[in-house]
Amino acid sequence: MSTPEKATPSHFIRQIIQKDLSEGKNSGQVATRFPPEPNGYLHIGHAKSICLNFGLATEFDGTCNLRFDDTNPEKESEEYINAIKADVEWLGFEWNDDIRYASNYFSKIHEYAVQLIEQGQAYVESLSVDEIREYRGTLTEPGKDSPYRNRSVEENIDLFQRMKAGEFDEGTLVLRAKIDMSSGNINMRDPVIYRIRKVEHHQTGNEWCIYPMYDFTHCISDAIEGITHSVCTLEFEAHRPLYDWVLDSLGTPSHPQQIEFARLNLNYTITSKRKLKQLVDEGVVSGWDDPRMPTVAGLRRRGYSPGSIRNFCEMIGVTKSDGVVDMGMLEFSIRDDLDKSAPRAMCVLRPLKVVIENMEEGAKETLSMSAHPKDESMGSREIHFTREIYIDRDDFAEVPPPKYKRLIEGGEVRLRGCYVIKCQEIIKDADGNIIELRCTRDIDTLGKKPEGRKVKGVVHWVSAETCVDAEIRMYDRLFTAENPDSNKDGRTLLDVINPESLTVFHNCKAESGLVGAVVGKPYQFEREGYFVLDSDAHKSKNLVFNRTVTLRDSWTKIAPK
RNA sequence: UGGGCCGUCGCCAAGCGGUAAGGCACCUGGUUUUGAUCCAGACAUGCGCAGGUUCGAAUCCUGCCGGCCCAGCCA
Repeated sequence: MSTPEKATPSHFIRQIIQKDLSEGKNSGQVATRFPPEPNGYLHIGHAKSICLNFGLATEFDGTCNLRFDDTNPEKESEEYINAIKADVEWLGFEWNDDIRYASNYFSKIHEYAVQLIEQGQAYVESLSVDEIREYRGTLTEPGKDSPYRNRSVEENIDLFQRMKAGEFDEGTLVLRAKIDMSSGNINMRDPVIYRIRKVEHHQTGNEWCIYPMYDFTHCISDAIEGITHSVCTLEFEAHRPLYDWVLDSLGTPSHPQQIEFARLNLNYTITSKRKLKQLVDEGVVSGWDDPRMPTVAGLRRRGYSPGSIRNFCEMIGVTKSDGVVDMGMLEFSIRDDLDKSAPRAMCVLRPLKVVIENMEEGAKETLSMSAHPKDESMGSREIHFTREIYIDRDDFAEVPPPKYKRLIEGGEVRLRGCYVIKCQEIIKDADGNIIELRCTRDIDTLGKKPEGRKVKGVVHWVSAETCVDAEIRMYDRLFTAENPDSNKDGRTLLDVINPESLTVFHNCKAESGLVGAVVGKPYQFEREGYFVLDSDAHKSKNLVFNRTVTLRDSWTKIAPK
């Protein structure tokens, strides 16, 4: 089963599971879960967690549940639930049985709360929010007991029952676990486990007006589902003692093991649902699926493949050390995938007309080009060569910089998949702008090298007669700062938005075969990058492509400015 | 200054007492009708620092230093 030479080193969570399995824990079962709160769209950081949890389940022949952690109804919605489901499926994962909701367990969780009260381990608090905070103490000073901490079990049961019945206003009472107000771990200083919220819940409607808090809900939900390994991010590490306290106190039939790993940080972007939502709400981007967003929906629209994201998540590893992954790794991953999978096509972004003088007016040659230079199974396509064609303005220079190997006056260049042409004359308008090139073709260079000379440059081109118009959206990083999140110098997120994160090219000329482009199917536009038809392209008469990522480019690095 | 966690190449990351994997980036060559891909090579005498244990330490011990998380009726 294992490949000795190339075995990818195991990360620490895999090692824990392997050890558990070898010791016969959990009856040899592995059950994980991915537990998003439906209060926003999933982002690349969630993708890491999804790949980890579902991947572990697959690897160890176990199961992974998709469970919505929906205990805070005022921030959650059905829209987010649907988006999250779609994203998980698109990434290529299948959840075990039906989707779960923490809200499915509200009755059971409530019973457990009553049990805790009966055991004298929970009490109804009458202190105000501010008072609770004061009593909690600080990082360095212990807290002090609430005057209500020793209410009788009977009184607590009565009060909690009346909270549930809606007799009290929001904010007046809460249920607290009775643990230790002097604990060095602030999470153990009698944490609130139930609060009153008189709002409708997207799943349970108006059935409840009290809702359990995360710390009380999550561990119980895990236990109910028989989760064996409850994998979460580092910020929950200090909550683990509480997770264990709740389950131990309740004596739940199963007691999952919480394991924390470092969440993903990517430079030049943010992975915070709250801040992503801010960009959407303030109109900085067009929506959660704006191709500049690091959301799964945004990446999908941008042209990223599920496989490239999965591969990226494999590449970055799983550890407990906080790091910042270079965006270049994500870009490598998508280029690596698309180089193999994307058929090639030609599209001229900044058209410059070229007239082939030694070709007859109205003549049209049909040429066949392979869809992929190395993969013949991808077949071929037809392109047309006509007297008038377009090349990119950047592929001609009146005054060429050193090392330039594209077209210059009196020079030759290879038209990709076509003839070698020579530039005979530059035509300019009254203002001195180059508007046309007059060239001649060498008829003896189709599919063969020219005689007695070397032609170094190859440029892409398109027939002016048969090409189709296209709009191309060129995306760049959304932020100019490596760490947009850091508020140093009073700088905010909005201060570091990249003004050039979206540049639209309106007059692009694409080879005719591209009219058949469909949403989600990637292309490599030769010498430019990878592109995909935008999902709202149908709103436009022309083709609309998003640039997923550029090709690796060693020219702009050495090109003089 | 309380509690928890983390420091191995520019970035990610193996390593689990026997003498520093791999990937990304960068650099050098080669192939190439994409300045792409591909191929070959180069890239930490060193593992936050300082001591100690040991024949032997990135791995064990001690002490420092640096970073992250926790004081929501958010998750």
